Amino acid sequence: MDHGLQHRKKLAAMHRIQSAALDLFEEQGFDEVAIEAVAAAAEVSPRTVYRYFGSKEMLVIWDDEDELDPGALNAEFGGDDPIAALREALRAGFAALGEDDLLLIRRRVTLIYRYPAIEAAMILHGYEKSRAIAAAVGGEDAFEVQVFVHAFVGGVLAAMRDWCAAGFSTPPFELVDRALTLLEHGFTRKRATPS
Amino acid sequence: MDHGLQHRKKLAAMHRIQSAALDLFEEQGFDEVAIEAVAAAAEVSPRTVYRYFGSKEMLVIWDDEDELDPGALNAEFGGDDPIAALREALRAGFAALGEDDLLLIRRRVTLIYRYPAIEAAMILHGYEKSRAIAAAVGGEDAFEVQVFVHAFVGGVLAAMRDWCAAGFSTPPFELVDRALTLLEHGFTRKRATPS
DNA sequence: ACCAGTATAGGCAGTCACTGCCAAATGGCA
DNA sequence: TGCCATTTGGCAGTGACTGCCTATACTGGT
Repeated sequence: MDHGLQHRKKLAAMHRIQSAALDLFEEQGFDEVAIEAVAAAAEVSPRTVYRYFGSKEMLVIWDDEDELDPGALNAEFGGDDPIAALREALRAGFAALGEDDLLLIRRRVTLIYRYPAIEAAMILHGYEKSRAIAAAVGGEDAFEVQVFVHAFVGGVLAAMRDWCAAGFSTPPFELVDRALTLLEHGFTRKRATPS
Repeated sequence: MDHGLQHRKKLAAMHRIQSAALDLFEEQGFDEVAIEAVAAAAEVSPRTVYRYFGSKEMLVIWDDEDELDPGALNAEFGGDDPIAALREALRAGFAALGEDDLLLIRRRVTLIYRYPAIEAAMILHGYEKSRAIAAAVGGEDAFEVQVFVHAFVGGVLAAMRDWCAAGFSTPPFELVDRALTLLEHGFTRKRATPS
């Protein structure tokens, strides 16, 4: 959006702050680290940390890549098969991640599932974003769309939890894809065709 | 579980505290009411409020009916068609609610969706309970079960949100049932058969 | 009814997340 | 370089939440 010098400095500071925060949280635990310590480690004032992130949990949750744009969303998911579009968007999104990005995400996910307070904030964040997507896409059948996006967020959360619990051994897109397929086809057939 | 005098007094106090809290939150707003005010209105000490409820959000979320018992759950949902069992349990649960219970639930739901902080705590609570259920039921196909319960919580949340947004005009079981049916049969067919 | 022993409530003091408010500094621009 | 808009930092305050200790109320046996 904005590419002025101020904005770039702000983003750099946010990355520095987040990095310092993750280091400290991993070392000493989320509850044991005060914002003041994070601010000191990142060489900014505590007040600035709050201005940038708004809450302690956001230090872990924040991701600079997920700014969304309702117009583009409607173009992307407004077609005949929005689930296929969603799957494709997810595949592209995961494929675009470099090794560094993935490493950072793993650190964040680990912390998110270690501390329920962070998880709660994360879930709410996910729901708010998906409701925005649903509002941009959904027309008549609002109820179905709402149920789907909430269920999808739940599914992604379950997939992420599984990914983390299994030591990040499975490629993450594969898990999300399996979850999405379950939502797509329903949960009935599962019992009829055991492995 | 325990039916001693202490336990009954504690439950009575919890109901009194929750009732006072809902009154105050509705009148003045969740953020504007301090725990101290709730404690004063319910004639207990603030320390006791924390001991009973653990957090301010729990004053709204808490429901005395949802104590769960892993053994019974396994017996109930361990059969061939756990989704049908779940639907039947939901139907029975909603049918068992009296007019008073329903009124209380409406007040709580209204507050939950008015204040994101409460919603976040509620969602997390729902996930934790459903993971407990899933652990009690699920065997081999843990991933599918986990995805289902998370999606189901999301679906119920969407249904509750819809219920609240529509002024509680639809019977709640009907909405939950529709959400469950969507999960059961999948979201593909929706686009193929417009209303 | 009484008297241990035990569980529970209340009070106190402290920590820390988070928020306005105002002054200082810093980038944007003529 | 000098002016203006935005941003940062410090300060003080509020309130959620937590140990710790004492007082009180319940419980089970006599």
